[in-house]
Amino acid sequence: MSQDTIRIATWNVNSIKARLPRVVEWLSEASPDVVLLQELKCVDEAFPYMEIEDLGYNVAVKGQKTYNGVAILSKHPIDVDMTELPGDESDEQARYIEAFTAGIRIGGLYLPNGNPVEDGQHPKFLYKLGWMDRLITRAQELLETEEAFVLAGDYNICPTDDDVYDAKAFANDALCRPESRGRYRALCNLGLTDAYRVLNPEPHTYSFWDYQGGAWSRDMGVRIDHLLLSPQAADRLVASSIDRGPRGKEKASDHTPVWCELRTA
DNA sequence: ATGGTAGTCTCACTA
Repeated sequence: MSQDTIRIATWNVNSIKARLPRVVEWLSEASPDVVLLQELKCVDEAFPYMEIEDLGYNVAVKGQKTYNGVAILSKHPIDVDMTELPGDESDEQARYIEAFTAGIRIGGLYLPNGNPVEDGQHPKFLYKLGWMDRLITRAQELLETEEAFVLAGDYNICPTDDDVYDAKAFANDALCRPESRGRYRALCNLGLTDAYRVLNPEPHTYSFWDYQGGAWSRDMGVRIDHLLLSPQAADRLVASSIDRGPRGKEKASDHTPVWCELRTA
Protein backbone atom coordinates (compact mmCIF):
# COMPACT_ATOMS: atom_id res chain seq x y z
CA MET A 1 0.00 0.00 0.00
CA SER A 2 1.49 3.33 -1.03
CA GLN A 3 0.50 6.71 0.33
CA ASP A 4 0.60 10.14 -1.27
CA THR A 5 3.57 12.23 -0.24
CA ILE A 6 5.42 15.33 -1.38
CA ARG A 7 9.18 15.80 -1.25
CA ILE A 8 10.53 19.25 -0.43
CA ALA A 9 14.23 20.04 -0.93
CA THR A 10 16.50 22.97 -0.13
CA TRP A 11 19.78 23.72 -1.92
CA ASN A 12 22.15 26.67 -1.82
CA VAL A 13 23.48 26.53 -5.38
CA ASN A 14 26.11 29.34 -5.18
CA SER A 15 25.15 30.98 -8.50
CA ILE A 16 22.32 29.48 -10.57
CA LYS A 17 24.15 30.48 -13.75
CA ALA A 18 27.37 28.66 -12.82
CA ARG A 19 25.41 25.69 -11.39
CA LEU A 20 22.72 25.22 -14.05
CA PRO A 21 24.06 21.90 -15.44
CA ARG A 22 24.28 20.47 -11.89
CA VAL A 23 20.80 21.73 -11.00
CA VAL A 24 19.20 20.35 -14.17
CA GLU A 25 20.96 17.03 -13.61
CA TRP A 26 19.81 16.74 -10.00
CA LEU A 27 16.21 17.82 -10.66
CA SER A 28 16.00 15.22 -13.43
CA GLU A 29 17.19 12.35 -11.25
CA ALA A 30 15.76 13.31 -7.82
CA SER A 31 12.56 14.93 -9.09
CA PRO A 32 11.44 16.58 -5.82
CA ASP A 33 7.98 18.20 -5.84
CA VAL A 34 9.19 21.50 -4.36
CA VAL A 35 12.72 22.95 -4.33
CA LEU A 36 13.98 26.00 -2.47
CA LEU A 37 17.10 27.53 -3.97
CA GLN A 38 19.45 30.07 -2.39
CA GLU A 39 22.34 32.24 -3.58
CA LEU A 40 21.08 32.62 -7.13
CA LYS A 41 23.43 35.61 -7.59
CA CYS A 42 21.31 36.99 -10.42
CA VAL A 43 18.45 39.39 -11.04
CA ASP A 44 14.96 38.01 -11.74
CA GLU A 45 15.28 38.52 -15.51
CA ALA A 46 18.52 36.51 -15.67
CA PHE A 47 17.06 33.38 -14.05
CA PRO A 48 17.13 30.41 -16.48
CA TYR A 49 13.33 29.98 -16.45
CA MET A 50 13.15 27.97 -19.66
CA GLU A 51 15.62 25.27 -18.63
CA ILE A 52 13.83 24.75 -15.28
CA GLU A 53 10.30 24.96 -16.66
CA ASP A 54 11.21 22.37 -19.30
CA LEU A 55 11.68 19.91 -16.42
CA GLY A 56 8.08 20.45 -15.33
CA TYR A 57 8.58 23.09 -12.64
CA ASN A 58 6.84 26.37 -12.01
CA VAL A 59 9.23 29.06 -10.80
CA ALA A 60 9.02 32.01 -8.39
CA VAL A 61 12.14 34.16 -8.02
CA LYS A 62 13.34 36.95 -5.73
CA GLY A 63 16.67 37.84 -7.28
CA GLN A 64 19.43 40.35 -6.69
CA LYS A 65 22.51 41.36 -8.66
CA THR A 66 25.72 39.50 -7.66
CA TYR A 67 24.60 38.49 -4.16
CA ASN A 68 21.87 36.48 -2.41
CA GLY A 69 18.70 35.62 -4.33
CA VAL A 70 16.12 32.91 -3.52
CA ALA A 71 13.63 30.89 -5.56
CA ILE A 72 10.84 28.35 -5.19
CA LEU A 73 10.44 25.65 -7.83
CA SER A 74 7.31 23.52 -7.74
CA LYS A 75 5.57 20.94 -9.88
CA HIS A 76 2.34 22.59 -8.70
CA PRO A 77 1.13 26.17 -9.21
CA ILE A 78 2.87 28.68 -6.93
CA ASP A 79 0.89 31.40 -5.16
CA VAL A 80 3.53 33.85 -3.89
CA ASP A 81 2.63 35.62 -0.63
CA MET A 82 5.73 37.72 -0.02
CA THR A 83 9.24 38.24 -1.35
CA GLU A 84 10.78 39.85 1.70
CA LEU A 85 10.86 39.10 5.39
CA PRO A 86 8.65 41.66 7.20
CA GLY A 87 10.01 43.94 9.88
CA ASP A 88 12.67 46.13 8.22
CA GLU A 89 11.74 48.38 5.31
CA SER A 90 15.40 49.30 4.80
CA ASP A 91 16.51 45.69 4.21
CA GLU A 92 17.14 45.36 0.47
CA GLN A 93 18.81 41.93 0.44
CA ALA A 94 16.93 39.18 -1.44
CA ARG A 95 16.81 36.51 1.25
CA TYR A 96 13.17 35.45 1.70
CA ILE A 97 10.28 34.20 -0.40
CA GLU A 98 7.04 32.71 0.89
CA ALA A 99 4.34 30.97 -1.10
CA PHE A 100 1.53 28.44 -1.04
CA THR A 101 2.16 25.48 -3.33
CA ALA A 102 1.57 21.73 -3.41
CA GLY A 103 -1.04 22.14 -0.66
CA ILE A 104 1.33 23.65 1.89
CA ARG A 105 2.78 27.04 2.87
CA ILE A 106 6.52 27.29 2.32
CA GLY A 107 9.05 29.95 3.30
CA GLY A 108 12.39 29.78 1.51
CA LEU A 109 15.19 31.65 3.24
CA TYR A 110 18.85 32.54 3.00
CA LEU A 111 19.79 33.63 6.50
CA PRO A 112 22.73 36.08 6.72
CA ASN A 113 26.13 34.48 7.38
CA GLY A 114 26.98 37.04 10.07
CA ASN A 115 30.76 36.92 9.92
CA PRO A 116 32.89 38.60 11.02
CA VAL A 117 31.65 38.58 14.61
CA GLU A 118 34.60 40.55 16.00
CA ASP A 119 33.49 41.81 19.44
CA GLY A 120 29.90 40.75 18.81
CA GLN A 121 28.99 44.24 17.59
CA HIS A 122 30.06 44.03 13.94
CA PRO A 123 27.24 45.25 11.64
CA LYS A 124 27.21 41.94 9.73
CA PHE A 125 26.71 39.97 12.95
CA LEU A 126 24.04 42.37 14.23
CA TYR A 127 22.27 42.15 10.85
CA LYS A 128 22.15 38.36 11.23
CA LEU A 129 20.69 38.55 14.73
CA GLY A 130 18.11 41.15 13.72
CA TRP A 131 17.13 39.04 10.71
CA MET A 132 16.65 36.03 13.01
CA ASP A 133 14.45 38.09 15.34
CA ARG A 134 12.28 39.00 12.33
CA LEU A 135 12.13 35.32 11.28
CA ILE A 136 10.96 34.36 14.79
CA THR A 137 8.22 36.98 14.53
CA ARG A 138 7.15 35.64 11.12
CA ALA A 139 7.12 32.08 12.45
CA GLN A 140 4.91 33.17 15.35
CA GLU A 141 2.46 34.72 12.88
CA LEU A 142 2.39 31.56 10.76
CA LEU A 143 1.91 29.36 13.82
CA GLU A 144 -1.25 31.29 14.68
CA THR A 145 -2.83 29.88 11.52
CA GLU A 146 -2.42 26.36 12.98
CA GLU A 147 -1.73 25.11 9.46
CA ALA A 148 1.06 22.98 8.05
CA PHE A 149 4.06 25.01 6.86
CA VAL A 150 7.77 24.63 6.20
CA LEU A 151 10.49 27.23 6.79
CA ALA A 152 13.56 25.95 4.97
CA GLY A 153 16.80 27.10 3.45
CA ASP A 154 20.38 28.01 4.26
CA TYR A 155 20.09 29.03 7.93
CA ASN A 156 23.84 29.62 8.34
CA ILE A 157 23.46 28.04 11.81
CA CYS A 158 25.08 24.90 13.23
CA PRO A 159 22.42 24.04 15.82
CA THR A 160 24.83 22.16 18.12
CA ASP A 161 28.44 21.00 18.29
CA ASP A 162 27.22 17.74 16.68
CA ASP A 163 26.68 19.76 13.50
CA VAL A 164 30.26 20.94 12.95
CA TYR A 165 33.47 19.00 12.31
CA ASP A 166 35.57 21.07 14.72
CA ALA A 167 33.52 22.74 17.44
CA LYS A 168 36.51 24.46 19.02
CA ALA A 169 37.65 26.03 15.78
CA PHE A 170 34.11 27.32 15.14
CA ALA A 171 33.28 28.46 18.68
CA ASN A 172 33.54 32.15 17.76
CA ASP A 173 32.11 31.77 14.25
CA ALA A 174 28.74 33.40 13.56
CA LEU A 175 27.42 29.93 12.59
CA CYS A 176 27.99 28.69 16.16
CA ARG A 177 27.97 31.72 18.45
CA PRO A 178 25.58 31.49 21.42
CA GLU A 179 23.62 34.51 20.14
CA SER A 180 22.97 32.69 16.83
CA ARG A 181 22.23 29.31 18.35
CA GLY A 182 20.01 30.84 21.02
CA ARG A 183 17.79 32.42 18.39
CA TYR A 184 17.67 29.16 16.39
CA ARG A 185 16.61 27.33 19.57
CA ALA A 186 13.99 30.01 20.24
CA LEU A 187 12.62 29.36 16.77
CA CYS A 188 12.49 25.60 17.39
CA ASN A 189 11.02 26.14 20.84
CA LEU A 190 8.01 27.87 19.30
CA GLY A 191 7.10 24.36 18.16
CA LEU A 192 9.08 23.86 14.94
CA THR A 193 10.80 20.55 14.16
CA ASP A 194 14.19 20.10 12.45
CA ALA A 195 13.04 17.49 9.92
CA TYR A 196 16.48 16.02 9.29
CA ARG A 197 17.62 15.80 12.92
CA VAL A 198 14.44 14.26 14.31
CA LEU A 199 14.86 11.28 11.95
CA ASN A 200 18.68 11.13 11.82
CA PRO A 201 20.20 11.18 15.32
CA GLU A 202 23.76 10.30 14.30
CA PRO A 203 26.09 13.28 14.80
CA HIS A 204 28.49 14.85 12.29
CA THR A 205 26.55 14.67 9.06
CA TYR A 206 26.89 17.83 7.01
CA SER A 207 25.30 19.88 4.24
CA PHE A 208 28.16 22.30 3.46
CA TRP A 209 31.88 21.77 2.85
CA ASP A 210 34.17 24.70 2.11
CA TYR A 211 35.91 24.76 -1.26
CA GLN A 212 39.21 25.32 0.53
CA GLY A 213 41.62 22.91 2.12
CA GLY A 214 40.15 19.70 0.73
CA ALA A 215 37.21 20.05 3.12
CA TRP A 216 34.95 17.78 1.05
CA SER A 217 37.42 14.90 0.70
CA ARG A 218 38.26 15.14 4.42
CA ASP A 219 34.55 15.47 5.40
CA MET A 220 35.26 18.73 7.25
CA GLY A 221 31.75 20.18 6.99
CA VAL A 222 28.92 21.86 8.80
CA ARG A 223 25.16 21.20 8.86
CA ILE A 224 23.59 24.59 8.20
CA ASP A 225 20.79 23.85 5.68
CA HIS A 226 17.56 23.02 7.50
CA LEU A 227 13.88 22.27 6.98
CA LEU A 228 11.82 23.42 9.98
CA LEU A 229 8.28 22.05 10.17
CA SER A 230 5.20 23.42 11.91
CA PRO A 231 3.50 20.92 14.25
CA GLN A 232 0.89 20.14 11.59
CA ALA A 233 3.64 19.47 9.03
CA ALA A 234 5.79 17.49 11.48
CA ASP A 235 2.83 15.15 12.05
CA ARG A 236 3.09 14.24 8.35
CA LEU A 237 6.88 13.72 8.23
CA VAL A 238 7.87 10.33 6.84
CA ALA A 239 11.51 10.78 5.71
CA SER A 240 14.40 13.23 5.52
CA SER A 241 17.94 12.99 4.25
CA ILE A 242 20.98 14.83 2.94
CA ASP A 243 21.82 13.98 -0.68
CA ARG A 244 25.60 14.11 -0.80
CA GLY A 245 25.72 13.21 -4.49
CA PRO A 246 25.80 16.70 -5.99
CA ARG A 247 28.67 17.85 -3.73
CA GLY A 248 31.01 15.25 -5.22
CA LYS A 249 30.51 16.31 -8.85
CA GLU A 250 32.62 18.58 -11.06
CA LYS A 251 31.79 22.26 -10.68
CA ALA A 252 29.81 21.52 -7.50
CA SER A 253 28.17 24.01 -5.19
CA ASP A 254 29.76 24.08 -1.73
CA HIS A 255 26.30 23.06 -0.37
CA THR A 256 24.41 19.85 -1.14
CA PRO A 257 20.61 19.33 -1.14
CA VAL A 258 18.65 18.43 2.01
CA TRP A 259 15.11 17.13 1.65
CA CYS A 260 12.10 15.88 3.59
CA GLU A 261 9.02 13.91 2.62
CA LEU A 262 5.56 14.69 4.01
CA ARG A 263 2.29 12.85 3.72
CA THR A 264 -0.18 15.00 1.82
CA ALA A 265 -2.93 14.28 4.34
C1' DA B 1 51.33 28.32 7.88
C1' DT B 2 47.52 35.72 8.54
C1' DG B 3 47.07 30.46 4.07
C1' DG B 4 43.39 28.14 1.03
C1' DT B 5 38.92 28.30 -3.33
C1' DA B 6 34.96 29.79 -5.96
C1' DG B 7 31.79 33.29 -7.90
C1' DT B 8 30.84 37.80 -9.44
C1' DC B 9 30.06 43.72 -14.17
C1' DT B 10 37.38 41.96 -9.63
C1' DC B 11 42.30 44.22 -8.66
C1' DA B 12 37.42 43.81 -3.78
C1' DC B 13 33.92 41.63 -1.71
C1' DT B 14 31.14 37.63 -0.04
C1' DA B 15 31.10 33.14 1.57
